[in-house]
Amino acid sequence: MKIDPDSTKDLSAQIAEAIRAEIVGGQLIVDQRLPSEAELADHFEVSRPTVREALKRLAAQSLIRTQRGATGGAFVNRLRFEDAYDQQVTTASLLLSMNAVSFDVACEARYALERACAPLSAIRRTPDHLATMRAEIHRQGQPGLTDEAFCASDVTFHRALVDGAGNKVLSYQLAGAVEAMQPLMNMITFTARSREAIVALHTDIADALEAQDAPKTDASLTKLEAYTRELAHCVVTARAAAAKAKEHKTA
Amino acid sequence: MKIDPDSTKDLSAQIAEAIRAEIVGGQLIVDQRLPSEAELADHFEVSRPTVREALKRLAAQSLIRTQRGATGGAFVNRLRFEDAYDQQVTTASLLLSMNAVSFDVACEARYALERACAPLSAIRRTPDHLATMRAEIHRQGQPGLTDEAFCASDVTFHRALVDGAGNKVLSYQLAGAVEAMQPLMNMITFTARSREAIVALHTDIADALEAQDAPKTDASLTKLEAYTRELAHCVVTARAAAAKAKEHKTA
DNA sequence: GCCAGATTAAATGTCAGACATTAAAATGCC
DNA sequence: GGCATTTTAATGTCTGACATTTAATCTGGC
Repeated sequence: MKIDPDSTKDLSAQIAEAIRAEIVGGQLIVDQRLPSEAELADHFEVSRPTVREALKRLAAQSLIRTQRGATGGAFVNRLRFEDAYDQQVTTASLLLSMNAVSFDVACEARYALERACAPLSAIRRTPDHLATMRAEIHRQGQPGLTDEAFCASDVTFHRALVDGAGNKVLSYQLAGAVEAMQPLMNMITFTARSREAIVALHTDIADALEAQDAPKTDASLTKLEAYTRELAHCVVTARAAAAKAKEHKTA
Repeated sequence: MKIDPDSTKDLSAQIAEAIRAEIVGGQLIVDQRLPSEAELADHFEVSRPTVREALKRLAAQSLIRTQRGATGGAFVNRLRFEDAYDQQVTTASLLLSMNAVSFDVACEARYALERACAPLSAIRRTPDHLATMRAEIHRQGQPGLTDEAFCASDVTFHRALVDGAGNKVLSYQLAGAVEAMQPLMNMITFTARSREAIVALHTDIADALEAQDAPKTDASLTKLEAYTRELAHCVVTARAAAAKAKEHKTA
């Protein structure tokens, strides 16, 4: 393991980077035990708290896990799909909320990605996936449903579509698109949307998947995208009109 | 900010989680300053090293940044696309290398996602994107090119295609697919591939994009995917045959 | 000889206090 | 008023200690 020159960065950041490189580069393999904190401190010629800060950085990225006790220590962690999935969702949510991404850009990306899954899902979707979609469509038609519950159901529906493609890598990649962008869209459009219209569009999608009809699935998704964008457009113009009216009133 | 009961987890992990929730939930907004380490230690009733470990966890996820000096401290960080992009690439690389993902699954996901960008790229690609692609194709035809350089050029070519869609969210989402999976594929197929064949396929793609012909772009990408999978299949069967021959020899 | 319980050892988790370093703000001089 | 100096408040780092957890080892009794 390399040492660290007198750089401008924190020692703990440099140490974390050095160990990270070893893991990514394959010198440290899954489940391998790292040297103890004391040994690392000795090796890098820093104190134990500094080493600990470095290890916590790696732990925050799920690169290592720690175990207490006599045979304990820090071990290289096998990055699981679920962990990566959660990270993706958080990262995507923050990216959208912090970077003033326009609705159209997010919407376009989200549906482009989902349409990429559709042909595969049309071939491989299992009865389980179809059942999930039908159940969520039914739930979305219930009158007493809160907006939060409707949004959650929406996410579950689209996840079933994506998972129907039967490709774990694709499901992981779509995590951000579905679970971060869908709520964002619901938040913007929920005042204007018609639940009946969405249920009808969802039914079209489920029907097309059940019939294993890839072009029809694609077309239905395109319709849903168009409806979503139309809603957003309505909301934006309505807000602009309200702002103008208010301005006129005060003047 | 909530306190932490006597849970099984580290105090630093609990504190990091509490602060993270505040950031994700919007109680702490971008560029807002967190309380000083001493104040946080006081608030959570822990020592300063423990607070620091929590802050380093957040820093590792690019959620905060720290500044030294009199008016320094920890600030909520605006998550930039580039930071998220890099995280994605690392995460995707580790996922693939640690989870025994089959070549076909990775390849299918990668091309499904890239084909999702193709129609948009056919419409919006700029002369810059086309020039980048042509330059990389030319480079790929040079005889003295190392395998690493060929792979890097391949990545640049596909990135230009993706960026041609003119959608930052899409470019971010494709980061893992292009920059993590492409090298993986090159590593597997480089013994069997014909650079001339790949250059020809790349030229088809660039031609289709230049002509703004979305269906032809899609078809060209499909051909490239088919060629890639054929190569992988050849490599696998060749390896199996070699293993069998060796087994026969020793027996 | 073997098993249960007690002991030990090695590791991480946590704490307290100190000093070093940095960078902005306050101060003082001209 | 402008520039150099001092102050100050924060993070960065170190030392050393104690607490806690866990597995391995030792010990005593049957």
